[in-house]
Amino acid sequence: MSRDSPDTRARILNCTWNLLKSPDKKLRMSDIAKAVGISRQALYLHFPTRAELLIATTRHIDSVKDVDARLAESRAATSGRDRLASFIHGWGGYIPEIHGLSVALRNMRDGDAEAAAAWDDRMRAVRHGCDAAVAALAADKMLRPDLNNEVATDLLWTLLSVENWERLVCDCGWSQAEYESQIKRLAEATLLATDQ
Amino acid sequence: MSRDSPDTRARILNCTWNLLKSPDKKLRMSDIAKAVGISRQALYLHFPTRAELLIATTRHIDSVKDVDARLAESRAATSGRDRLASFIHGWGGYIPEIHGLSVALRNMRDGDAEAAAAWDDRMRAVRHGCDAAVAALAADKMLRPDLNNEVATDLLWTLLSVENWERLVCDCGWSQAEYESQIKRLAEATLLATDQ
DNA sequence: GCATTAATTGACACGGTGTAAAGTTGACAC
DNA sequence: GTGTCAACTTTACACCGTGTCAATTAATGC
Repeated sequence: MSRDSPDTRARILNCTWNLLKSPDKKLRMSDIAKAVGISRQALYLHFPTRAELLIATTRHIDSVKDVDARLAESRAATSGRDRLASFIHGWGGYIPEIHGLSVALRNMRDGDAEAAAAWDDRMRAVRHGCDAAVAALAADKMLRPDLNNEVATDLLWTLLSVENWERLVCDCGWSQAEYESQIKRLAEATLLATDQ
Repeated sequence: MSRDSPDTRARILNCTWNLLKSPDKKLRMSDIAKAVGISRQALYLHFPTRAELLIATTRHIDSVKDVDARLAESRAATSGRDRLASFIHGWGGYIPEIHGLSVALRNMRDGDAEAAAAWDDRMRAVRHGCDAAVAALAADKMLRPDLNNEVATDLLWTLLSVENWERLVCDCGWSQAEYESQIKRLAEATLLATDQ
């Protein structure tokens, strides 16, 4: 499709992504249009609403940054403990990429149910990753005996929230490496049986 | 001041609080006015902006629910460990009260710098509480040796965020008791030296 | 030459915040 | 009584950002 066409759609997605990664506070449709070099109305020729544009941008980032590859790495781990560490590294390292988007989508939760649902959906995918990591721990008999899989997944999912990353990295000024190592330690202290 | 006047200001604050505690999604000035039984414009006779009304509501809740008393309880604890537990219980039990407000203020972060600053200010107060609890642990030589006070405070503050409470209680369906006990366990596993 | 497609311009409706002005009501003073 | 002050009302409007619509232009393919 779109042989020689400049593929405006892709340009829009890339510009949106760029604008989102510089923490520029608010991002209006007109800001995006200006950055792309088209009229605000032309945006609506490609995306029906602002929410859909943002959601499409998340999918675009996913495909460019290849989340699946990151996930695959953690699935390849042999022990449950390695898998947990690998998952934390994979997802934790992905958060900075989608942080701007996370903020934008969260800010329109109230007022756009569709945007909220889309974001929740993505977070549910993360939760599935947490669930798999917890299951791997349980299979290795490494899960604390007083935690069932559900509760353990809830805890890991909470620990790995974008919001916690924002607090530690953006608000507290931690480096990404500090974030990952502390969260890993915290997750292990939280989930692993104490007999090591 | 306002001798026999029906103290509309207080009624506004109470109604706002009520509307906010029922998780009714969006809350417009007209909704509040209707609930109070006055015109939307009368709201502006008492509060210059929506942001200021919400901020005044937080202060109002603080004074009604007497946060200081809760804090005092944790300050009275003898050991650092007790102080930590008491602080978690005090603040964690307060979160449900201010949860609605938290959502409302967060949703206007982007677009109203004043509202954002006001909320950050309140969260910094919580951080001071975390700092004090961490200092008490350090005084008792109970703090993990590989954590300095700053990092430990960052971690505790993050753990005790309203967002984490929302995830576990609202999204995952935990009871308040489950939340408090798990967070307490997590905080101890995170901060306490391993020699018990 | 003609149709299609992408983009343009300009106008407008809607919802929510905030402002402004003129009118109502009731309590108090004296 | 008359006057005045304050709280509140009604009506109207400006501003902003989203989303819609219609008419137009420019480039491409056949």
